[in-house]
Amino acid sequence: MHDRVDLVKIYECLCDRTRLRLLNVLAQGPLCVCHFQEILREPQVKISKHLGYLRTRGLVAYERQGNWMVYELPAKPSRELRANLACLQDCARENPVFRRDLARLEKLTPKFAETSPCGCRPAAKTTAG
Amino acid sequence: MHDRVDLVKIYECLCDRTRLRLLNVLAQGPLCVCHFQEILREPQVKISKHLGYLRTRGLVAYERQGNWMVYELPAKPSRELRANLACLQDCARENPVFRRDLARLEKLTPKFAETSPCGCRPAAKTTAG
DNA sequence: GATTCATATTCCCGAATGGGAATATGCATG
DNA sequence: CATGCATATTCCCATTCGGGAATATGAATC
Repeated sequence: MHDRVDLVKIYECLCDRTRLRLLNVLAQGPLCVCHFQEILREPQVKISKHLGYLRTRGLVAYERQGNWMVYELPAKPSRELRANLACLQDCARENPVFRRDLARLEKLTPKFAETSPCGCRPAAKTTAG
Repeated sequence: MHDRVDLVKIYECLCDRTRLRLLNVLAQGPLCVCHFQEILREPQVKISKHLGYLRTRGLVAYERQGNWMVYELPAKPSRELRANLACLQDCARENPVFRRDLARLEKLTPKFAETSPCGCRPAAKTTAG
């Protein structure tokens, strides 16, 4: 089925600051690359590479929507992954960097709803009135 | 106080199989290097180096007892460390490698009590009758 | 103070990592 | 099919990593 992700692989994915930030933001819902760029304020290569890293190790799923690549957490994460993502969530709650990212996400969500036809944010359900 | 260990550092410590095994065993109580060697069945350099890695990053404490170096989990771990060690414990419960290590620990504990004067296992309280 | 035991450190190696510049891919639209 | 946009990949580089052989340290004991 969904490839077995063992513990060490999970921790390898978690031991980079950028990847932690990506996962933290992803916990709020699917998002596409350009939005990550805006939220983390990191260059495209960096975002894309780290998402690739997570992708090849099964920590994120992705789906193409036209030009956009929409990333999301796996639908059926392993027990280990679920536990560790929950733990990360817990730890991130008090961390200024993670909180800032989430604040930016919140702030940018309406803008994303307008500019991106990919519907990668739930709020993007506005039928472009 | 106890140096601030940030999340990434913790995950860097957790992303190696040997170090995970060390921490898993350590969760049962303090232990010295030679015992780790027997339990993990890995060469001395490997054990010592990985313990050093954990030590310099504040994930384990240690105390010299004669010739023996007794390692243990930090007395006052940070919130993040506590959360992640708990998560590791949870994940390790179903993992054959970790279980095997704990089984060996259990089995070897009486022997340790005889052979090591370092008292690094609680069971070593035998007053050498 | 020489020896022994437990442990740590130093070299050396091949492999992986993270980062950025440049380039390639793939979809959409004119 | 040329162009533009969003994203991925390829090189290249400096750094770190994990492993093992050999050596060093430091405490205990003779």
